[in-house]
Amino acid sequence: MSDDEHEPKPGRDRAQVTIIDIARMAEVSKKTVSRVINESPLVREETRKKVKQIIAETGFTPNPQARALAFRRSFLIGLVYDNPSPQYVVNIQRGILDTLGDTSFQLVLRPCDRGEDNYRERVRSFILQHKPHGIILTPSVSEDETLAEMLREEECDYVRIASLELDIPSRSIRTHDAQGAEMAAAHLAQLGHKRIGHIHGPKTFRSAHERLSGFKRGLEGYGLELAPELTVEGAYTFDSGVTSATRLLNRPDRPTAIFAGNDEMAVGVYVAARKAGLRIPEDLSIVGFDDTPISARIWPPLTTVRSPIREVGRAAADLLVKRGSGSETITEMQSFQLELVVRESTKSL
Amino acid sequence: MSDDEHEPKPGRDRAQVTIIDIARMAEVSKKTVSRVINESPLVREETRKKVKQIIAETGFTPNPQARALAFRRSFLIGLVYDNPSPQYVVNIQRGILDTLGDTSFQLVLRPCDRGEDNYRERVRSFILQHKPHGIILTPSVSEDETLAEMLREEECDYVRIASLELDIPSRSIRTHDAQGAEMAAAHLAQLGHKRIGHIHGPKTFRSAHERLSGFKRGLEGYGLELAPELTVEGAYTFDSGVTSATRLLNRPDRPTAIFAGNDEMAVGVYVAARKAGLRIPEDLSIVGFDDTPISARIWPPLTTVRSPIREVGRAAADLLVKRGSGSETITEMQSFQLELVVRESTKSL
DNA sequence: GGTGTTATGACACCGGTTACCAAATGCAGG
DNA sequence: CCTGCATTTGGTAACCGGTGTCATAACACC
Repeated sequence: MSDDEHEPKPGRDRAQVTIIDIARMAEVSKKTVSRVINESPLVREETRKKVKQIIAETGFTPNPQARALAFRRSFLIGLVYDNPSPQYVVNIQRGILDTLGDTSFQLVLRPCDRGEDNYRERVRSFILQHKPHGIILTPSVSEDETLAEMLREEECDYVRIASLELDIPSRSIRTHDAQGAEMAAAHLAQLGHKRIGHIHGPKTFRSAHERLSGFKRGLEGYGLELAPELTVEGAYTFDSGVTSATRLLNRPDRPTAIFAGNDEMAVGVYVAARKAGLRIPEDLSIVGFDDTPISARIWPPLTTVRSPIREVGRAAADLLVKRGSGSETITEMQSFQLELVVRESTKSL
Repeated sequence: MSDDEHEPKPGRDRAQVTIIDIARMAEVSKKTVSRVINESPLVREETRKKVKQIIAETGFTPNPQARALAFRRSFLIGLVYDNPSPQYVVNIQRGILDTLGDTSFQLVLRPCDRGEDNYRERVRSFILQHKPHGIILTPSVSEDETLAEMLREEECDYVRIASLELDIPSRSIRTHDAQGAEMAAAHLAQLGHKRIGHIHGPKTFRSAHERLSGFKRGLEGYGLELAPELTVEGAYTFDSGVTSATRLLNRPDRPTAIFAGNDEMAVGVYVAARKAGLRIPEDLSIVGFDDTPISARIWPPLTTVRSPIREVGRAAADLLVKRGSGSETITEMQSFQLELVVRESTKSL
């Protein structure tokens, strides 16, 4: 029988505190409370204080689902990525979460596969359904102009992380990969290396181009040039590193140093070198890119270019979260410098 | 002026297709459409078909925010973790995403720090605010009984991933860590090792206990015992692996083999061995745990115990998503066997 | 006291769901 | 064959917890 007279239900039924409760307690209308929550300037200072106090006392937090419905926009930040490196992924996530912290924004994961031809449609259906507050794109999806175009069409806010200028400053975070590669080149040149090999990433990654051209430029600064026959394409994977390095090391005029497009491939170079009976760094110097944890754990520790991935994630999330709070338009693109971490895998000739 | 006569607004304003549109097109009430969506049996077969067809034709998907509001439950699955290993984290995520796929559930990340004393409150405020469909707990947070108790109180569905039986079957996924460690022990014993060291994880991780006791049991099966002075505690980190191994290897009666509680520490053992001038595996055999990518990339490749982390993630998400769809209660706990991956870091004496 | 702001509130609405009720249908009994 | 009652089925209104629009009250200023 439901006409039981006991008011409190059997189970505890602690209903959520709503904006209406707050309104009643503060003796204002719910709309005014809503104004306070959304920091509308149209509230008298005195009223605002009273409402804020009640909110603090009750520990009230507005229901995100309800707000999402009314705003036609949720409090989710989507991370769209196709980067195969777990280390990169985890660091980007950490950075984003640093910024999101205890805001009411949540990070949701949207891995994707650029190979799949309907991958853009899946992103679209995500934003259509969930109306995220914004999405963060990492390389190489960030480099897909068609995707960016679609996001603009759907009026979905986004930030692209890339190694070159792709978009307007308020939608971009840039890492200076070319400059990092240049430092790697300088380092090897200074050590006296002349025959230097390079294993670059797949052409579908712009970072591969950036690193390649930066490296080339770096060598040229020392009067050296990158021999085409010592330049091979890898896939940013460990296996491709082994294969490509083996190819380079089997040449009669094998290089005395190899710059790999990322650490994953650099580690592959280690294995190839070992199989070829070469000592590192005595017989072969190796430089990687990314400074993933493995570079410090492997023997000998890998000289590599450090990319401040976590900071990049933080900055990207910041861009999305801060949107609109200040009306100042962002005119300068945020970009991050890279840094060469010299360890023990490189040695002078 | 808004009483402009042009119907279509300047900007494209493609309003979302709603349940009402579907109802109109199918010539039924919105309630009926809602029944179809939620698979209520109270709809005539003919009606259901008609509605389903219209839904398919229009590509309609119900608005998750609105449903969440009405259901008082969102379509988010929270992943609560404090595991420091990126590899573990990424693999669990992949597994969960495998299951979530194109359902309307989204994975949201909730890393936490058990050291922080209010970490439970942060989890609570997350579930209070976002009312997730369910949350997945990985070690070591999964082992926190107080946290589980809180989740039950808040009526938040959850699944705990752990290396032992902690909860009812429908809320648990188990990995047989002890059995994995036993295999590691058997492997070393069969190779003729007698003085064997063990670096276990921190006592706050139940997996550390499980692996330790499994390893002990394994040795006992071969008439060996784990010497207390060769058993040291690490922190599941690379650095702690180096330190602990150095301690073991500096002993006059140094072990001929070391079993590390995870790969991260095992890699630390490599470094300590190199610094002590020991060859692997000729002078020291090493076994790890987890089969993270580094184990195959390091030289010599690491013998380790493979934990099917991705599959575990899949199964955990499955448990949450399937909830209620079938009414069959789950009576048997899902558990995963581990497997020994023999590579080149172990050798007979 | 008239006028122009500024602060506040009433009410519809976002897109679904549940509670409840009415109509339609099916079947047994008179 | 009709009535009465239980069982399906579909419709309506209220609600979930916020926000937008617009009218109006309060207040400052001349």
